[in-house]
Amino acid sequence: MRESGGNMNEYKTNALVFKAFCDESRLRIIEQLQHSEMCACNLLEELPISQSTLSHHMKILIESGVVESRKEGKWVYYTLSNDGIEKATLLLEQLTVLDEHYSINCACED
Amino acid sequence: MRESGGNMNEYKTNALVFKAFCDESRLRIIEQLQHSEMCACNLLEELPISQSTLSHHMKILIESGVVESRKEGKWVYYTLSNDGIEKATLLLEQLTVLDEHYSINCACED
DNA sequence: CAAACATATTGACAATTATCGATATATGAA
DNA sequence: TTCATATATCGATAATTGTCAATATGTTTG
Repeated sequence: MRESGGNMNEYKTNALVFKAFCDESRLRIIEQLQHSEMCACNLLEELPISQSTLSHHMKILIESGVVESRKEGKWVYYTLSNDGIEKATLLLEQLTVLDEHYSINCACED
Repeated sequence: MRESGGNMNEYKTNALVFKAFCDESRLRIIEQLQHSEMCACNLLEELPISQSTLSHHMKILIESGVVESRKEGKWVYYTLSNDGIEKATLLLEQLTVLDEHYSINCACED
């Protein structure tokens, strides 16, 4: 146990969002969720990974905010999160838009 | 040496794009490049990492397409790539938009 | 050419992550 | 309550990744 989530700067927090998209298995999962809400057991049928591995990836996807879950009886249903996706999209824009007002030797006063 | 780049499916290729954004150091680098084009040595001054580590990250950023480089004499200058950013943005949308036409038991003919 | 500098590559190691099988927890059904 | 099913967690291990120091490569300058 290093530090449990305590030392999270903004860069690390932002990186977590994109963790959702930087792994092959998770992209496969996301693709399935584009079709429809799915429970873990149905996702499992579509993917070449074990149940525990799927569970692991779902945790990361939930942490990223890109996926939401709801429990119904025995099942946990997963969907793409409109909110999370919007946040990811805005973040990507924010991270890549050029900073027009920045100047290296910004002594500009007048 | 496993397989050198040979077995790259679409999921892995797409994942590479978002590798750019899923690491703290790379987000710091990207932030610097939002301000302006920078050479490696200037980036190095702004970041708490070694020269070889920076070089490693720049390689990943180039591979993702999000960053471009140009060589000028001794220096290599890096910039955010408009093209790469646009592709990443479109890819993110493509990966997260819901598939309206999909139906689980799609026997729909008429 | 030699020296100085900028960047890339190599080799080693540590940290993180992906993966699995086994087990635990929770729910619903018999 | 016992059984079957769905999901999560644990513990171990393999694979990948991040990191650095050392070294190599390439460029400019003296």
